[in-house]
Amino acid sequence: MSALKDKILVTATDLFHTRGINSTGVDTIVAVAGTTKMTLYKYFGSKEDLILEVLQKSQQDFQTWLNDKLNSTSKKPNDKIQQLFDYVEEWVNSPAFIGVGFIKASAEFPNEENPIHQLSSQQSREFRQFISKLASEANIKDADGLALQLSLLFEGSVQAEQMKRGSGAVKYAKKAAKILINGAAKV
Amino acid sequence: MSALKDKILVTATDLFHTRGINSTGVDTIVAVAGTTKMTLYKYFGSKEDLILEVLQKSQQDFQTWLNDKLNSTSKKPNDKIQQLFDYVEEWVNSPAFIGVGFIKASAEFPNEENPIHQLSSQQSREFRQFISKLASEANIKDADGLALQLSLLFEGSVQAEQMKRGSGAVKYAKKAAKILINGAAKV
DNA sequence: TAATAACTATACCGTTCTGTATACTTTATT
DNA sequence: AATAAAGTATACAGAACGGTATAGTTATTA
Repeated sequence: MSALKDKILVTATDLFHTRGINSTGVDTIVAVAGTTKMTLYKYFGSKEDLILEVLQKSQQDFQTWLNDKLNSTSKKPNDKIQQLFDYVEEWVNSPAFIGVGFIKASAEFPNEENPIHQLSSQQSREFRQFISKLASEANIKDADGLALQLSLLFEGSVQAEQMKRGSGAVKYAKKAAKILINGAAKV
Repeated sequence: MSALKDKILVTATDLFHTRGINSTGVDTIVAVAGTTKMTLYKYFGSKEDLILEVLQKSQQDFQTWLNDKLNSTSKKPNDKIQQLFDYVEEWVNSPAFIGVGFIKASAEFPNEENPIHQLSSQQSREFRQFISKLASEANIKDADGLALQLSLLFEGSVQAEQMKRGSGAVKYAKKAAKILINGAAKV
């Protein structure tokens, strides 16, 4: 990928999170990225395309990071699902954390027919399925149910952290997650 | 309150939720409400003022509804906290449900110095304190901790419902809430 | 060195945005 | 009936929006 395209993507990601998507104009993006609109529109056909790519890349980066972390410590399914929120906490509390794209995007684009909303919805679903797979491999009976509950804790704590940085919400989400995981029936 | 002012408030509330706050112009609001900008700016000094009043009223309406429900069935603190998510479910699944103002607003106005963000943050905190009071009255030891966990489930399920209507997330939030409440240590 | 691609600079188009100014009409009160 | 208040109609100012057209400049590659 072109270095400039990447710079635009990174800049847009940051601005979207700190100022909001609709509140960030393309003029601002190119000014901060140190380029021009012509270049932006060469790589991204429209602002909507740029938003979609930002969402894709953000979620992909997070998923890759999380997967690497989960595989780095243990290969045992039981350990993995137990450690899920440990890594979520590490991620949320890292200085680089700026939020979750699909949560913000779905709020700014509530119309279910909007492509941005649809992508957000899909990413939320995929993340839930990822957790469900972890639960399933750990022989948990209602894997989908537990995954949904854990995803609620996840989205809730990201939301809380967005509302007030340093809220410490993830710490309590982690405790709740452990209780729910340990209380879940096994196959 | 003037009937027209109320009409504008109700219309704005609906449009903000279905189309987003930043994406809804004052021209659209007055057109749908059947009035003019002159009247809108007579009752609300600015769009920001209108947004703030919409948020205030929405949260107040919900809190009043919830409080009435909780007091209607039982006065016992143990029953109240157990029934909390029953009523949340009833509310979320009612056709009139359009989301939670402070969740959307905090996403659209991420800057912590923005008055709209600050009000959102305050409302989220007040709702958490409301749950904490319920927990405290039910003699739960770490009332604040449980309240935070329940609020995560609440915000998470509203978020999920926003992402996809009819997701059934609240049903699982309710189950998780019961587990967390019953597992909480008493004083 | 010549050609090609990548990028910049800048001006602009049409639209939409919040907010206001002016003049007119309806409704309520005394 | 007279007066004041409430509301309508409409036009517009000034800025910001997404997106494009044109021309010039730098860098890469054959």
